[in-house]
Amino acid sequence: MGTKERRAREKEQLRQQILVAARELFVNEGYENISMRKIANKIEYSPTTIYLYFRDKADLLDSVCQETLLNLLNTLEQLKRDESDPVEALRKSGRTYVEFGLKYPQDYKLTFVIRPQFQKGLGLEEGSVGEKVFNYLREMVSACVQQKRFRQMDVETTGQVLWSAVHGVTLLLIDFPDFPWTEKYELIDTVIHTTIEGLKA
Amino acid sequence: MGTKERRAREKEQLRQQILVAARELFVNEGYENISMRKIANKIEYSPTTIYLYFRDKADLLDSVCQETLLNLLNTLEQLKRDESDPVEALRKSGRTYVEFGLKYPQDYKLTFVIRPQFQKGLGLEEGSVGEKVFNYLREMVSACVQQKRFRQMDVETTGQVLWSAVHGVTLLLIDFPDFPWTEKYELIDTVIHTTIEGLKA
DNA sequence: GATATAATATTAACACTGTAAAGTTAGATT
DNA sequence: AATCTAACTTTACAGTGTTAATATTATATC
Repeated sequence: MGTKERRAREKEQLRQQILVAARELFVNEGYENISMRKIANKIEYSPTTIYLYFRDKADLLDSVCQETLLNLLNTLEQLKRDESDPVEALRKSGRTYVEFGLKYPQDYKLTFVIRPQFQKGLGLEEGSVGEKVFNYLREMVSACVQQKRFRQMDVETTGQVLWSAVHGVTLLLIDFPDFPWTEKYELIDTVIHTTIEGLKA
Repeated sequence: MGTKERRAREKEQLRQQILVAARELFVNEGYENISMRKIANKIEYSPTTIYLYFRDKADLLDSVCQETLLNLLNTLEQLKRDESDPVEALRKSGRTYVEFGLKYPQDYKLTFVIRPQFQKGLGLEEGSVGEKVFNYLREMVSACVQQKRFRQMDVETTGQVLWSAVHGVTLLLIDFPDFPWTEKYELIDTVIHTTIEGLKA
């Protein structure tokens, strides 16, 4: 009697379909330029069907961003074991973080700048994917501090400083693509390098 | 024959009135939640009158952001002469920058994150206020490099690294107010201090 | 002072938005 | 076969940015 299961599966499939369509549209044309009707058209359902799967447009955005965070987490965790030197591992993580942001610039902005405007609950609460991403950073930093590779400082603060740096450079590169930046990857590496040196000093 | 001048003055006054109303509404309720009609209501004119003064809603946002940049520039330039030590001056500028962002969080976001989404021309082109703000940063950095207080590095890149750091911490503090940050001003100072130390190293 | 002219503001309208409520349909359960 | 239920659609509403046409006002000219 697997009909119930099949139904559940189908339901989940449509949910995914909506998410895929929404992400693609949001990313390519911007959250504010996409209407529920456009999403509905793309999946060939009526607009209101979406509301059976998502509370409202902000909730849909929320779900898209959750996926993005999961994506980011997976990308980061693939690095984990590769490196024995914790400082080098941290450097690589930082670079991967920024590269992720530049590879999916609109997803990154959606998640880290647009979403907070709509969804007040920061998405970093306990058990959330967002928290896991930050935990990853904590771990990386912690290893450096434990091995006394960094000047003695609160692990939390250290992590936050690093996050500020990579977040900042990512957003600047995304938002002002025409600014006469230093060569992109040189800048990214310099930002990370400078911050890490500053943490050692 | 001052009637022409008076007319021009009146016109400019209404323009200002619109700008003031728009800023207040954008800042308090978010750009996307404010309609032209709401702005019109506030100034007690019909909605379409606004279009006699601004091309469209994005242009209005643009003008609001120009003002914000001017504001930021003035705030920064007030510091200029106070300090003889260039590194200390840079530190203070950085702190002032972030404080400005936190004092007017929505204006900051409007200018540095929302606006780029609508207005493709980054607002940092030659002669613009945005460029002047960056020039201010350039000067500060340049003084440090000239006095050999920083490790030998391109002035441009150095400035961009600093901007990344302060931009990053500003936005994180704005967008995730509920995150368990290290005490706000301690974090800001640590970010700036770490970056500057990194630039010395 | 009456009239033409230019500047400024408004009204009406269009196509589109997010979303609530009610209506429809198809498949599962009895 | 009748009923129930989940999935989906239709309809509707109040609000959106913006344009074109119109109206109103203030100035300049006669």
